[in-house]
This record gives sequence, structure tokens and C-alpha cells, in this order.
Amino acid sequence: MAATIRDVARLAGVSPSTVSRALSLPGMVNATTRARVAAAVEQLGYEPNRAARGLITGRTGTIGLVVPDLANPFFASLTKGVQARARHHDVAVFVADTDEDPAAEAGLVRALSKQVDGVVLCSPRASDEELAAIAQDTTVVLVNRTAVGLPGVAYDNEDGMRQAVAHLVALGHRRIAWVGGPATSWSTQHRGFGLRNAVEALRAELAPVGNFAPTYEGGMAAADQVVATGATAVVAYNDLVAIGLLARLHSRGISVPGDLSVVGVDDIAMSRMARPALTTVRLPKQEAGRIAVELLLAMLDDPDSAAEGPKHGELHGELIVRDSTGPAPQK
Amino acid sequence: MAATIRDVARLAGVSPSTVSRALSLPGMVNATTRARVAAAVEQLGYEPNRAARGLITGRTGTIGLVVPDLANPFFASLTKGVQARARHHDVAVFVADTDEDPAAEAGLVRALSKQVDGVVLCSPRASDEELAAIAQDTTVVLVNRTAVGLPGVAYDNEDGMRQAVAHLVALGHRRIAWVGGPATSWSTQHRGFGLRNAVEALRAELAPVGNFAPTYEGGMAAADQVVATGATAVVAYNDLVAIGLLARLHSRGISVPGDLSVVGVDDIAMSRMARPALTTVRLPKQEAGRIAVELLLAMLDDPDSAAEGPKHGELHGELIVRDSTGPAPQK
DNA sequence: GATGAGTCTGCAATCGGTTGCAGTTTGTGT
DNA sequence: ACACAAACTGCAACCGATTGCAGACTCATC
Repeated sequence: MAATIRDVARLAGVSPSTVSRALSLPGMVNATTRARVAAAVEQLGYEPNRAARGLITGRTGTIGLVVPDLANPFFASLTKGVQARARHHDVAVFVADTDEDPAAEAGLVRALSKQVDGVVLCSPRASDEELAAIAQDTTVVLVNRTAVGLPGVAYDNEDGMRQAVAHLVALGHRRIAWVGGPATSWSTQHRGFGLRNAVEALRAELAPVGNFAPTYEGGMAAADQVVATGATAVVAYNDLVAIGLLARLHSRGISVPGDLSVVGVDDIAMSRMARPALTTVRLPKQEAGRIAVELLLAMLDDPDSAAEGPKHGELHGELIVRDSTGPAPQK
Repeated sequence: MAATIRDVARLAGVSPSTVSRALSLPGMVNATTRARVAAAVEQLGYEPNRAARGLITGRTGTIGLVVPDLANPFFASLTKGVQARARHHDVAVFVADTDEDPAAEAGLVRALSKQVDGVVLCSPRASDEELAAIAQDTTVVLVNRTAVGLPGVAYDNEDGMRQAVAHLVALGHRRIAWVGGPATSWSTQHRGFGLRNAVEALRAELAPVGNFAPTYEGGMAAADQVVATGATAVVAYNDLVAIGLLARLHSRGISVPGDLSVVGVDDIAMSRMARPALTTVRLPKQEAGRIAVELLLAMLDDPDSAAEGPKHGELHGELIVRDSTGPAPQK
């Protein structure tokens, strides 16, 4: 059995209260007794029982993370960031995966909320209202999106799209296709908006081809429609979609970047390995997880400041140019 | 504030003990009072506080999962499986990522062990002795490997390699190269062993080219050595390595499968998207996570049976033939 | 030497449940 | 009608910590 605070107290010849204080409020106890306690702690390898502490303090030292799909490399990186940062603060992370089922989110968060101090929620599809309802149960920080009234960390999609378009326009492209992700996805909306602005500012033209699943298959499905637009370049919702495009274009004998330039978003590991290697807007994924944790812990430590209004984090993407973009073909 | 057992008791007009029993030992309480309690629970939305329960029962209802790298799709899938199965049993999962640092494992498990009932440990590199030491702290189930004296779930690597070799030999290959992963990795050892046996049984010849990092870069680094062996086919430690091979072979102008056939192991999502699509031994990754959880929970529910000797799970791979393997070239 | 302030330390209550034991009720057999 | 067992239910202790409050001690000051 693990040592309890009483064991330590007995060994050090003091009361449990003193041990407790020696550990959490060192200033309140005499240096010599503090040393005796420290020695006893050391000797017994004592570590406070978190459940017992949580019972009285109301804090569990644990946060939750809810993501749509752990097998998606984007969310895996996010999780890695959350996890690393949490450990740095000596906070444990419950990870839950909704299996891309937005309906499961509310229930999951509710179940988690009893066991954690707060949750980092990655919910690209839920509406603002649904999120607000979820946030009733516990302290929530959104990640990879924003919603009115809730704290969150998101990417500046407008800026990322501007970089992509500037790159393509500089290469001589004038007509740019856009393969959107799920219509309800926050990122789809913001990227589409950013593209329209950027394209307009640079006197180019946007050819949206609709909404597709944010997957390899989605990209395969979109490819022929992209070709039909007559665009010389295409921006895909994310890298998985872009890689799907690449595959279908290849099998149709369309050269990338000779006939068509392709740009993705995310910069997942796979993008570097694609053929041709994918030009993409790199999003700092782990960083988003880290910041979300910082935001959450800050809110928990200081609920007053949290009440003043939701805090936000904003992250910027960076265009990584590889081999899937090149000069527009001379017609 | 959340409702406590006392609130429920008051509303139902019974004592807290009765409420507790009505929920956990329904047989012990009268049907009508049980109904009254149930109604009160419903009305208040009561859920027992796990920390409080854990304090007295000694069970936290939580397990830990330690993996080398969440961003590696193999481990991500594993995590997904663990997580799904645990939720099915209403058990929460702490996920921790060692960032490929085997030295961190022991510390992590020790830290986790105070907060969980047991841990699923994925530690490909640690020695049997190190694992035994770690298992002192808490109930441990290994995954993706075995070690004497410890329960675990692992793949039948010999069988997987046999399938791969049989496929290659049927295609006319006689000299098969083998790109190993980290020398200390359990899977490297078992796959190498399985290959030697299979090759011998089928009167072919094995050309090992040494040990490489289990990554895309590792595969790139191994490619030229593979070519130098004069083999007409190569089995790679895993899919990432195989995809690295593909990339380097492509840039050297070596045709796959025309000049050289390539086989991977794992069947990660990326393999289907590689060019050519990768022939690989598919390992049921989520299944491994699920079984590990079942094993762990069974040990926790019935410590006696656990003492009888470690239980093991064994999973089989399945050869998925795609486009990276073909008939051996006529010399 | 008594007084008062200041520092430490310990007592005991508390968090929200679970469970051994004893008491109450109900039902059965005679 | 009575004894006795069976079936429920409640009391109170307990899990391992934290913390308000009060007591004990030290030390300086008058």
C-alpha cells in the first residue's frame, strides 16, 4: 500500500495537518520541521492522493480533450500538444474520440465534466448554440474554431488563404478552384471567405466546386469537377483532400504541377511524402493544443478574469512550397 | 453545484446508505424504495462522484495508456481502440505520450500509477527487466509485444512474414531483402526471425540490410543498400519505412514493382495513398487496443485469476496486396 | 515577571461516497 | 398469539487529504 499523509506525519513526529501545510504552504511551517517532513516524505516515497485532495479542494488536476477522430493526423498532433503541455503543468488528460459523430459530443463532455476541471473541445461541426449548451456543464476552451462568448484558439484562415493565393497568382494563375470541406465546418466557411477576399484583392477568379468529405476519398471525388472548371490551380480544404486530388489527377494523366497546381492546408506528415510533394499551408497543430491548455488552466486558476470575457488565441499558418505548385501553363 | 448522495437521500426520504446500495447493489433494496431513489436520481441528475467513490473502494475507474508517439498513425489507431473499448466499460483513459523516449516510460507509468487502476503500456524498446520493474508499481498489460511474466497482446509476426514471403515467392522472387527497424525493438526481432524461417522453408534467400529508424527517413536511408543487395523484393519493417523506400527508389529511377517489389507492415492509411499503392501486412491495430483493455479490466476485476499466470492475446495480420508487388523481373 | 504580539502546530470538521453491523419490519410456521 | 428467520434500512466509521480555529510556545517589551 502507498504511504498516506498519516504515515508521513508519524514518521516525522508531527500531525497530518503540518505535513499538508509543509507541502502546500511551506511558508507557514518552521524550517526545521519542514525539513523533518521532507525527509519523511522522501523516505516513504509519499505522494498525495489526488482523489482525496480533489474531494476537498474541488479540483481534480485533470482536464478532458474531445476530438472527432484520433486517427486523423491533424487531431493526433493536436492531442500531442495538449498532452505535452498538460503534463508540464502536472495535469493529466482524459482523451475521448467521438468517431466523427457530432451528436456524441454533448454527452461525452457531460460525462467527462464530472471528472475533470475543464475540457478542451475540438468540435468543427457543432453550431454556436450547441456549443453554448455544452459549455454550461463545465469550463470549456474551443480549439480550431471560435464561437461567440466562448474562449478558444483558432487559426487565421484568412491570412493562410491569402498566402496561398499570393503564391499562385505570382505563378501566373488567374483562375483558382476551391474544394471545400463539410459545409457546416467552421474552417470550410472561414477558408472559403478568406479565399474570396484574397482572390478579389489580387484580381483573380475563384471557382468553388462544392463541399466534400475532408478525406482522401473526398479529394478523389472532387478531382474531376476541379478539372471541369478549367482552373489552373486548386486549393483543397486540407491535405488529405489534396492528396486525394493528386491521386485522381495522376490516374487521369493530368500533370501536377504541369497542368494543374495543387495546394493543401495543415501540413500533415503525409504531405511531404506525397508525389509530387504537396505545397501546403502549415498550421501549428501542437501549438494550438498547447495554447488551449494554457488558456484553460488560466481560466481555472482565476475564474474572475474568465468572467470578464472569453480569451482567444490566434495562430498563423505558413505557406510551405513544395513540388505540387508551379507556373501556370501557357494556353 | 452538482447533487450529492445526500440530496438524493433527502428527496427520496431514505438514508444515503440506501441510495448507495440502490445504485450499486440493487438486489439488496426493496423494489419500491429503489424506484423512489431512481426517481430522485433522475430528478436531480445525480451522478456519483468518482473521486469520492474511489477513495473508499480503491478503484478509480480510470486506466492509463502510454505510447511512444501519438503522431505515429500506428499508435494513434491503437489509442483509438483502447479509448473506444474503455468507454464501453465506462472507464476513462489517461493518455500519455513519451515522445519516443524510452527512458521516460518508467517515470510516466509511476506517475500515472497513483491515479489509475492499471495501465496499457506500449513499449517496443524496453528490455524485459525494465518492464518487470515498471510492472511493480501497478497492473500492466503490454501491447504490441510480449515479455516473460507479463500479460500482453501481440501480433503473430512469424505468420505475417510467412504470408508476405509466400506472396513474393509465388511471384518468382528468390532473393528478398529485409530492412529492420530499431535493433532493440521487439517487433524487429520477431519479424526478422519470422522472415528467416519463411524464406528457408520456401527455399528462397534473405538479404538483411541492417537496422533503420522506423520512419520515412529510415526508408530513404535504406533504399540504396537494398538495391545493392541485388534482391528483387524487399520487406520493410513497417509502412513508413516502405514508403520511404518507394520515394528514394522513385528518385533513382528504379521501377516498383517492375524492378523491385516492396512490402510493408501495418497498413496505415497512408499506404493506400502511396504511389504505387503499398502491398502490406495489415495488423488489426484498434483490435489490439481493445483486447488489451479487456485483458486489463479482467485482471482488475479478478486479481486471483491474474495471479495464476499472465494472460496473452494474439492477433493475426493479413496480407493486403496492392500495386507495389509484382512478378520478379526476368534477368 | 507579566503582557502582548507573532509564529507555529494540532484538533476536528469536512469533502462525497461505501460498508460492517445492528436494529426494525415483515412474514412464516406452529 | 409467539418465536424466529429473512429482508430491508439506518447508524456510524472510514477512505486520505485540506483548512478554520484555537491553543501553545517564543520572544521582545514594559
